Amino acid sequence: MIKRIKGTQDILPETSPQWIALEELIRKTMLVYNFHEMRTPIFEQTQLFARGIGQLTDIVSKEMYTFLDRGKKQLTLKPEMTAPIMRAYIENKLYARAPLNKIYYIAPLFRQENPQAGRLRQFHQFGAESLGTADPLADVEIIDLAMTIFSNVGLKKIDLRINSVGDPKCRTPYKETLKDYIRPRLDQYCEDCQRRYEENPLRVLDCKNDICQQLNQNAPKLNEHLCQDCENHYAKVKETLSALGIPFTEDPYLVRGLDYYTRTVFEITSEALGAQNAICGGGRYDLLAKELDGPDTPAVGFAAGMERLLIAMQQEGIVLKELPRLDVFIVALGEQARNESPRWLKKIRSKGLSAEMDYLGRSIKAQMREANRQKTRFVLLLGENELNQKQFTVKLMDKGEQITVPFDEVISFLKKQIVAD
RNA sequence: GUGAGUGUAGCUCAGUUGGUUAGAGCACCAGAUUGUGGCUCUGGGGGUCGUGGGUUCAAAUCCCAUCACUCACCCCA
Repeated sequence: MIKRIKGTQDILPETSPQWIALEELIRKTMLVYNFHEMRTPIFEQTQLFARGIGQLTDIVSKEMYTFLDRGKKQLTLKPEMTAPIMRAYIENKLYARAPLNKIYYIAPLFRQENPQAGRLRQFHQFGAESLGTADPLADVEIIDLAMTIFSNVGLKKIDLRINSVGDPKCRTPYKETLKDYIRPRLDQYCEDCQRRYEENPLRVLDCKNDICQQLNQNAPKLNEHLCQDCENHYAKVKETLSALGIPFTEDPYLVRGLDYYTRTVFEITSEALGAQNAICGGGRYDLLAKELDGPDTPAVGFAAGMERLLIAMQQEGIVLKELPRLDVFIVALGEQARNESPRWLKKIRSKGLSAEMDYLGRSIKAQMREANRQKTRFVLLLGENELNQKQFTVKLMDKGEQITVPFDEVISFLKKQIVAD
């Protein structure tokens, strides 16, 4: 048997309505905030991610699905959406059409990690990006948008954590200060932290290891070493969040994995999830546009995981949409009635009502069972008597009642009944 | 890449110290009701016990290997 690829999922008809409803809710909220959709190709030149996300990140160094096409071009299935959005923004010169572009997306992404709860190799993210503004109010709008979507969905058990990672001007000297602090006791830190010390010293700060946390007690904090501009920016973000009544906690150890982040970073977690409890992450990335050979463009955005969101929703018992009911099932008895059925199906369907018949040659009893299984509202019974008298026997499945309706009145009867529901 | 756990019917799971034809619930099909669903009752179909090897008179059960899945580390949505 050929099986699906590890870390991928089939979304079956029974769960698809939940996806559709969630996507509709996202699109609706995005439009209310005046963000507009962008779709980009599923694959890109590998170079885009290598330069945009950073060579040293886990994503680029070991998680990308990269391959050569027939022309020996190196391609990669996109592992995140910010770099492709920025590439499209630059390539299509959107900056020349409007000073500020507010973009959203819903897209499948690919990372070759070992799967676990809330982590897949093909997964879906939705997100938003404000391209062209350095205003801290834009940071807040992005955070507010993300929180509003989760709130519209009905999620309750979520937490917002924020921090500022500064910019190169203050971050670079801070890294040295931090390394100066760690260096004398480096050998006491865990193996991972000893590696992090070289690759990304900021990561040492959010290590979960108890010993490392002890050692970090008196470590210098980045938000105490911000330059004046970054400090002002961060203060404005916090002040505005408070003004909007958005609850948040400051987490001086919050670090983002991707190189392009500057200043504001944030993460939204759900307690309803397992170890992978982040449903949303984002922040400001003022350096990315230039890194990708575009004009200097300040930007801020977020990305949220659809699967994780759906797990959290399920844990909180949130159901956005049930399987739609079937309006009409035609139960046909005998050859002639069977042959008449497709015409009636077409007529009913043309009025926008969902309709079905039996294609398995089943008995009336089995056909009724099938209609019941599909939670049908109305069964149209068509047998010899009905054909002779030019009328349907209509069974109202919810009430269990049965009435006869002449052929030429049946459409208006059904429409009236279904509107009445 | 590393570690742990789990693989028995479509699904959820029983299966006693190895011992006859491997079970239950749900689902599916049929009958009770020869033109009628849901409830009830009766019956039915469906399993190379993940796979390969070994121990044994005898293996779902014990041993080894292998594969798959799950969770966790790392990292992240």
